Amino acid sequence: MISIEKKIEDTVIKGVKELYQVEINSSAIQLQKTNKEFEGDVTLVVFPFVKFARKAPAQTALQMGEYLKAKLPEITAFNAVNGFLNLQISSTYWLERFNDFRLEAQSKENSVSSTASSATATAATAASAYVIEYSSPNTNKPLHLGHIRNNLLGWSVAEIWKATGKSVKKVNLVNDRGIHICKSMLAWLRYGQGETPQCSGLKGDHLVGKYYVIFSQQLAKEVAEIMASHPGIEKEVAERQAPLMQEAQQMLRKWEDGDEQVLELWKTMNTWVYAGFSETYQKLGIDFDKIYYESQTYLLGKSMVEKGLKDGLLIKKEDGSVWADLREDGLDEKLLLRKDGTSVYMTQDLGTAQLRYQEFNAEKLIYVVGNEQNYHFDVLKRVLKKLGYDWSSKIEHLSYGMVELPEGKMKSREGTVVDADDLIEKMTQTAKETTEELGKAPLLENKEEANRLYHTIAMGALKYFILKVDPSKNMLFNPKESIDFNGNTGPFIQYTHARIRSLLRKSEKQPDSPILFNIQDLPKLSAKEISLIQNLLTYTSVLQQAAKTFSPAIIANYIFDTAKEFNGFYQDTPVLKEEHENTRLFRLALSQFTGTILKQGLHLLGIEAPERM
RNA sequence: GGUUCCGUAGCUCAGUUGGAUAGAGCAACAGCCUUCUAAGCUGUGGGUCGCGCGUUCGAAUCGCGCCGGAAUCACCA
Repeated sequence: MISIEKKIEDTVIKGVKELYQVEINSSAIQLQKTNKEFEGDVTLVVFPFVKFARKAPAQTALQMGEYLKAKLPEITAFNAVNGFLNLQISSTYWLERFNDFRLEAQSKENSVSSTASSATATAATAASAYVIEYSSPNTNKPLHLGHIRNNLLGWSVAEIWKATGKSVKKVNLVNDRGIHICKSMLAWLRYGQGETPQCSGLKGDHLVGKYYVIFSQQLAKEVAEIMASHPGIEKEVAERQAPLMQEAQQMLRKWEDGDEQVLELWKTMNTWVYAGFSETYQKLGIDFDKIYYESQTYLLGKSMVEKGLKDGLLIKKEDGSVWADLREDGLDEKLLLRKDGTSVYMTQDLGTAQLRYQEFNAEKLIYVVGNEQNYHFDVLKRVLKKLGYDWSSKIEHLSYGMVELPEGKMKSREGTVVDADDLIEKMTQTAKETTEELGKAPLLENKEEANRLYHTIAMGALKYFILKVDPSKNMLFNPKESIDFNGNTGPFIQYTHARIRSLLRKSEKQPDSPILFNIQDLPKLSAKEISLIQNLLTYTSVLQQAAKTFSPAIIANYIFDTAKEFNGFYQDTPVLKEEHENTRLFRLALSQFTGTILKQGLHLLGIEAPERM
């Protein structure tokens, strides 16, 4: 079915040619939803035609209105306010369009779920994929609020691309090597007395994080002593001299030399951490198609750099260090290999990018990394380009802002970091209390089911709270206020969905099989109904826009609008008690499809849509 | 200092390729539960869209210049 917007567009082009003898293209045509204060459904902005119409805006609008009404039977009436031509579209049109759209969407959804297993099989051999990296944790500390924003964004963007039909690979790059994990290992050897997750009951990542903190505390003591006995010494020098730090450095060298004892401990502690991480990922509903470990990839970039050096694309300085000269691009020089020949962060990223590009024949390489690394990714792309890899343009940095607290930034030193597990726990507890306060507990006699619902609601609140904000902006997280389930929140949308499902249950309709009604027998639609239909019809374009701009926030705001619109409709429109069966069916269909859209939108944000709450 | 990002109601945030009187939620106040779920709905109050100039029929949106904030500019990752 050709949309009315498209028809109007084509007709306006013809009309302008006929009336004013001017050729225009479709970009000159601006159509928008008519504002509430005015009569009409769709508005054409005629200002662009005023020049060659040689008439006042309002007259131009009227003339165009006459023309459109004569050509298009869907247009039942029109009025002009200044340069705005408000067009009324027939109820029949909206109903037909709504029917087409929802039936198509429904059949697509059914076919997707039935072929889901075979789809993944073909995706594995698919020609090219969008590879999206997110999470990228260090193994010395548990996940915190910043990681949560990262994880949610990455997972959601991956799902949004999938929904547009792309093959997507979700990958994680774990930074499992380096001085930081050695610090935890050393502190554990010294002060741990054999403590394990099993015997202490501590989550593995928290246990390792605990020893990282102990290391820092002990180091601070040593540094203080050195500074007291050597007045005037700089703090950095003192740190380097501290025995504990020297020992950690030595451990790192042993690790790189493959010392068995060190490797054994390293493996053990990392295993603890991974167990902890996967528990947190699971609670968040986050998953990956592939996990990379830096310990396995950190040498890859070197060969690329050495080849670049041989080809004369890079420069070697007197001390033996290797650099990329980016001054032509307005940037500085960038170190790629230290004078001792070891690789740096950038070198590793060159390697992992190459690896990933080949492994998945990537169409896009997307990195979900905080905006403090904007410069890094700018340089990464330029260095790759300089080295002659034309796929460098496939790299996209999904840069997001920091999560700040009312007291300011999170600082691990000041203990203001919001731990991911604690936060999830606290929100689940609040969901439980709120549910009980509202007297909804009787809905769920089954305790296990109730706990699952509390978790679903808590995650809905957390995920929506974070994803509704434009990724590029810094955001404020107020722990007290964020655990709110009223208003523009995830639970509000979940609740609206649950009510719709309840409505369908009570009407004894199958929630997923399309409800049919007879368009001819329906009276004129109310303004609320048209508005809701129009809103639902924008779903596809919202999805495209969200994918293109890497912004789940667009989806979040859209489903909130939809839920709110539905509530307005639902409040004073009888659905179950309507006397005319056909009208009842239509309203049920409208409710049902609203529910479907809400569910899909929630899914794209990683939020479950409960059947009842 | 260079580069990048941000600045919209008391607070948290929307605002589509430039369109009509800039919108939600929270907080405040006033109503609505014998009705399909009140985690809801309706209403009231609240704005120099950081400031100025420019482009345009029209600017929160585009350009330039200021002001304020953040990040970054490592032989850390």
